[in-house]
Amino acid sequence: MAAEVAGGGSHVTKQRILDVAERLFVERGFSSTSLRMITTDAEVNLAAVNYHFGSKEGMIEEVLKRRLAPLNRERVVALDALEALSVAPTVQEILKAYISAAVKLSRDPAAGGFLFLRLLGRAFTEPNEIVKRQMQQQYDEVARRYRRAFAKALPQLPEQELIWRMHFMFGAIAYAMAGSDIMQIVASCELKDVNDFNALSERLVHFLSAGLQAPVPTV
Amino acid sequence: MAAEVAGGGSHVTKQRILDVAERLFVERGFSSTSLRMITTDAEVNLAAVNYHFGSKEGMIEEVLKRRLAPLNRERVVALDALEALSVAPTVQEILKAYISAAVKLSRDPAAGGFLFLRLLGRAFTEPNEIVKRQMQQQYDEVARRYRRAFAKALPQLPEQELIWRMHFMFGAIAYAMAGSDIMQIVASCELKDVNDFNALSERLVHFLSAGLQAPVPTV
DNA sequence: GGTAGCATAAAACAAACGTTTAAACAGGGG
DNA sequence: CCCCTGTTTAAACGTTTGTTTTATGCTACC
Repeated sequence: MAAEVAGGGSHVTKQRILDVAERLFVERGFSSTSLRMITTDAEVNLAAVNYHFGSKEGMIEEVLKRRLAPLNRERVVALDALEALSVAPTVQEILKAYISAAVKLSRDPAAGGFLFLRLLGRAFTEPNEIVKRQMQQQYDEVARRYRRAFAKALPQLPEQELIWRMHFMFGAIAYAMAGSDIMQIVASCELKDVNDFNALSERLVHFLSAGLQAPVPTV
Repeated sequence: MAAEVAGGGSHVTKQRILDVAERLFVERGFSSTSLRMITTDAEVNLAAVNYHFGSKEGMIEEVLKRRLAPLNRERVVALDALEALSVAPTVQEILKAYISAAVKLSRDPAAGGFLFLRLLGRAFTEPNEIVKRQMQQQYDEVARRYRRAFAKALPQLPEQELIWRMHFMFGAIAYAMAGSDIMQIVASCELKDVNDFNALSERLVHFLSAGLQAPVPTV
């Protein structure tokens, strides 16, 4: 074993790679970021990535998993707590549980958390197979649990309609979190509080709970 | 001049490149799609891209512009027509004008239109500078016009709140259009009518008009 | 104190990348 | 007819890509 305690394997090198990769992925995207950019910036050897993660894709997987696993675990826990508190949580309460987990991550002292939310928005629309698989895997339980909760809170809503609305919800959240660069698309709109995730989460909850509770269309 | 009529420049080669590039960009993303993949698939020479578009980025620009310019022109025209019809269009009417332009594109006989909507969802979160600039440029007028229209239809909504809600709206629409692959993230949810953009647009209008008209949060 | 075993280091690998070159080809007007 | 212009072709350009290899350093254990 090296500098660390046995069994751990929490090498500085590994973490430095993940930190730098996360940041560069946000700025430049997955496939446009080369291993040489990452390793140079992280001041580690080029071969370190393949040594520690097997391949570039293995590292991408780890970058996503590192933040996404705790985030979605937190979301499930928050829903657990909510359902333990009341038998029939409202749409607004469920939404708040889902979103506030992300807000908590954005204040993570490890600091990468805030950046990661921006990466997450992009990961939702990534064509890369590794990314898609990781997203499906990490969102599987969360999606199932929240779907059941929303279904109970919105009993009059047809199943297919709920699924669609949840997709709209995921889209709005991912896009909102993805953040500041894209925001400027609505040009000439100077947007305040771009990085105030608390205010953002408030606005999102209001917007989305109204959308989810919209009257059932008569089709 | 070659096979075509003079002055036109509507070369088969150019169009074949754009068609294939559009499809491959949807499947694999911008930077993961090489010129060799495109030119091989389009059965044209490798150098044709640099000859006709100057560079790969020049071609990307053209791929976006070709569909986005007519789409957003249509959106502005639809809003013009709406405002000519009534002095105070409702939120729902404005939304319908914006979205139905995309639905119309999805039925374009040139057939690429439907694919392009999926590409569009990704383009909103692309870090590539050329893509970002092109999106800003193409959305500039549309965003300004619709912002003014929504502001008139929602006079009680603070300016900043409206801008945020429009961002949520853009996100939900882009994400919804981006489509089927990502849809499967909410696993174990077999989703019907994935490519029925008419039904999708109906659902989107209901969801978003409720969100946009949500009660103003007391902050 | 030597010997495992993990981690780092520098160098090389073949393959793929976007781009450029220079030659061949096509058709229309002088 | 030949030249001119716009297009296509094949080949090569120099970089950069992810990955592998080989050698070295370091720590813990017997």
